[in-house]
Amino acid sequence: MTAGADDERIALLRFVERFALTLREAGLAPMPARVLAYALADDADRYTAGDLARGLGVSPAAISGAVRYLVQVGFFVREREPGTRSDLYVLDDEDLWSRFVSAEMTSLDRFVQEIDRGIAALGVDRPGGRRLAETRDFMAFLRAEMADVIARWPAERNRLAAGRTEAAPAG
Amino acid sequence: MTAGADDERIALLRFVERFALTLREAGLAPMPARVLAYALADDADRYTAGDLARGLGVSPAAISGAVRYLVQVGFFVREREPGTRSDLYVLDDEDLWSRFVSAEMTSLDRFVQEIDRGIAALGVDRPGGRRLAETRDFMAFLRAEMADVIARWPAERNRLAAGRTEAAPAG
DNA sequence: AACACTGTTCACAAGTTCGTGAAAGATGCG
DNA sequence: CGCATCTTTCACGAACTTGTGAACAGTGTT
Repeated sequence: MTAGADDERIALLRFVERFALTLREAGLAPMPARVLAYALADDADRYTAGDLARGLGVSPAAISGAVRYLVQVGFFVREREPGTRSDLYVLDDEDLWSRFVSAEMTSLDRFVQEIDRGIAALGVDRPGGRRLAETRDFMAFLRAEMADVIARWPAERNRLAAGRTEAAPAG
Repeated sequence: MTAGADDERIALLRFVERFALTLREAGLAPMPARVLAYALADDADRYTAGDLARGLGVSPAAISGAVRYLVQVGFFVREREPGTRSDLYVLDDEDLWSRFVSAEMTSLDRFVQEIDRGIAALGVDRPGGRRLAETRDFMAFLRAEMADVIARWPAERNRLAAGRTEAAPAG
């Protein structure tokens, strides 16, 4: 059965690479993307930096920067067991993906801000100015709507979970 | 007044660079970002490749790839005036930013798809599998909600426009 | 039919990003 | 107090990206 475990690890790493690619397209750097994908898909609920390095087969140095970023952005929470010399990284399960969208919202805020500056400098009473103003309005609209959507997620999540537990043991 | 026109051009290019930076953070490549920012902020409603090259002060070669990308993604529409030897690039004004979000939705679709593959390969009946399943659900939820949001934009846009024309001449 | 003008393709140089290995820095243990 | 273990920092090499200049191709004009 050792070969089976190896196969599973290979399958896991294959998925990690694929999913990391998707995360990169969404804006993450390569190594943070891999680490996040690995921490999501593997079964542990907390990882040391060494776990991640060995699990992914990359150098500890590469992990260091990646986890710093992931903690800063809010995907990971850093923990420390007393009498232990390594930090533990835990997926911030509850609102992991809400944070993901929150980052997008920050980006939208930046859009609005930059365009406002542009309009102030260039004037709104020209074709270009009107296009900028409309772009601004769209970004502001989108930002507000996204906030609503995020707020609705916990309820939807519970609804889905309820549906699953209902179907599985009863049906 | 020639100095004034120069100043305006400098201010415009300054804005273009700033805004392009924001667009790059949202995933666009540098040159497409500049071209899009320039086409939005300047006053013409259609541009030849030469216009864009001269306006931005970059080589025609750089424009070529940028407009091809922008047309492909749907930001620009290519037009041709009969008896003319250059294509005209027009901002696809109406649903310019809806397209922008549609691209995001495609990206979300890809998320769902990749995770489904992962779950199929790795199994859902483990901690990692459950995390993947929840991630999948969130992405699917977000995708559906985004579609709603886009659908609401035209109405909101009209509402905003009505508010403005009401306030300006009447008030 | 040759020309003038516009846009595209290609190879290259400059700059940037990425991950590694080696060295240094913490921190608990004997 | 020194050791062992784990992590972080740093400099480097490889790979990739970006924009340019030059040659090429297409198209209307003379």
